Amino acid sequence: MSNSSDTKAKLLESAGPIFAAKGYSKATVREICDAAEVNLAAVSYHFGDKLHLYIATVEHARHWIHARTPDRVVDKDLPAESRLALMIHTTLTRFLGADSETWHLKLLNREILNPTQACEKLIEQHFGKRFQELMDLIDELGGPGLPHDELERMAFAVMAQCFHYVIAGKFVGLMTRQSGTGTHYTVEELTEQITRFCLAGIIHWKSSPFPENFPVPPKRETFKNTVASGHTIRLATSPNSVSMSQNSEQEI
Amino acid sequence: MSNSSDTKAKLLESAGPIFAAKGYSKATVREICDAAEVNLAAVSYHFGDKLHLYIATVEHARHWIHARTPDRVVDKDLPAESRLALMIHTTLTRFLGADSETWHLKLLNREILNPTQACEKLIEQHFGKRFQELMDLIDELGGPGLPHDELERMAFAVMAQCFHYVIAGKFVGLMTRQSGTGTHYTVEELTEQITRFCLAGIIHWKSSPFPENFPVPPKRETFKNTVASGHTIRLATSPNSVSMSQNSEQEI
DNA sequence: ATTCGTTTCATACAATTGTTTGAATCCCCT
DNA sequence: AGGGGATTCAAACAATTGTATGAAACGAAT
Repeated sequence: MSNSSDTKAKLLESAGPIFAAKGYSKATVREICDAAEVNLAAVSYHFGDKLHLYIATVEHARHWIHARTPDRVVDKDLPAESRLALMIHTTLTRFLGADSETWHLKLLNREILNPTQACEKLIEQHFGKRFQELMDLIDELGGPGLPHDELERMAFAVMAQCFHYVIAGKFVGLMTRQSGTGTHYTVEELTEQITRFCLAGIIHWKSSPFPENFPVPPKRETFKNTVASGHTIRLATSPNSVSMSQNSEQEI
Repeated sequence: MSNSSDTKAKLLESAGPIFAAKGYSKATVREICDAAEVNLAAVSYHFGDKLHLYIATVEHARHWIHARTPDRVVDKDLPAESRLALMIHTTLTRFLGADSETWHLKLLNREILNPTQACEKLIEQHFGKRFQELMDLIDELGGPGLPHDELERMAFAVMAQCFHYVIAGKFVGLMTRQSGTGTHYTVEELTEQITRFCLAGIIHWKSSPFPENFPVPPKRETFKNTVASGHTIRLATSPNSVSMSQNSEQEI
């Protein structure tokens, strides 16, 4: 039993970067075992099968990140503008900074784009709390008395801009290739850009009118089967659990 | 030769939804040929191999979308605010509306998240043009005389908010599950929200200051190997072509 | 030292997948 | 009608992958 947890740990450490780099499907048990320098059958023996090795790896990454970047306590005496900037900077740093090159963050990014059971725990334990802080901050800046749904969508507006460069990073790179502005996308420049843009948006939100004479485009034939008040987009696939079934639409 | 283009078309039509639903790797030529009711060898015969069938399928989807939703000519007499609203509404409709359920759009979404050679053509022929229109509009609203890089990043701010609900849709769904605000994410509500938020951000951009006393977080140990002026994020993996090599980090 | 449960190992198995092959079939042209 | 290139077909091949198997090695307790 002395060596048992050793190979288990070696497997977790070796599986992490491979899963992060190639995703679940394209990562093979053989290369993981080769990297860990353990026998092929070790996965079956210690984790049952490949899937449970993956779940254990995500859990392992989550623990690493939480231990490494503990939730920063923002000074309540700072002006709200600075606290927003700090929050944006922290998020950008986490997802685009040097740590983003570690497999732990890459695995997390994968989970955000393509959530599995592990992501639900992540939201409960981390994202949910920070999202609430962000909403409180927006209410303080642009409120008071903003409706909950407007608050929520404004919080997503902030997050969207931060995540965009992570999620669609390759696309952004292709778009800016010929304009030669690629060097303007540092964490610092993006922090300033997003902070100023969002501050203006939040502070002047109440006085920002929706254009009156907005010309609604003609509804096309495919729209006849939408809900009367508009087409409600489907956000989550499953009510209480994003399964990892084999007929999932996404890569897993 | 009469039936040749027939099976070719059947293959393209059948490969589309399968590639869109499962991605390149998890789609098998067998199920594509079964769906198309053609022989297994037809892929090799007509397209060479699976990869070139995929590329042809993406091209096919692009043509379908272009034919179906031609670039709307925005009335130059409309106020700029309305034109922005129109642009946002069009984008949201395309990506979240009823058409988003078609495999053509799903395949396009896949290409944005995970660009291949086909995506480069897409940018040259479509996205690049619309992005320039958006930048002109922002310059008209918030300018004149805004630097190119600020303009570009503001255009990404608009796009980021539109794409966010497509790209991280599952994540948004999980985040809003217990707050019960899921019904507030219709195309119309999002159009109004994003338009008002971005209008405020653009118009008040110049007068929106970056907080002076922004407390720079202490640099952690991993930061010692970053560039002096900050960590420039890597946006595109390859300088001139996002290859589909087997050691690509992403699914394909 | 022997024993016995635990762990590791080389190997094999079964299933899947992309691709190839060579014969059979179809269809146009003379 | 028939020759000949184009196309389709069933079958097989070769490679990969997740998992199972039974023997061997190990280690601690007796």
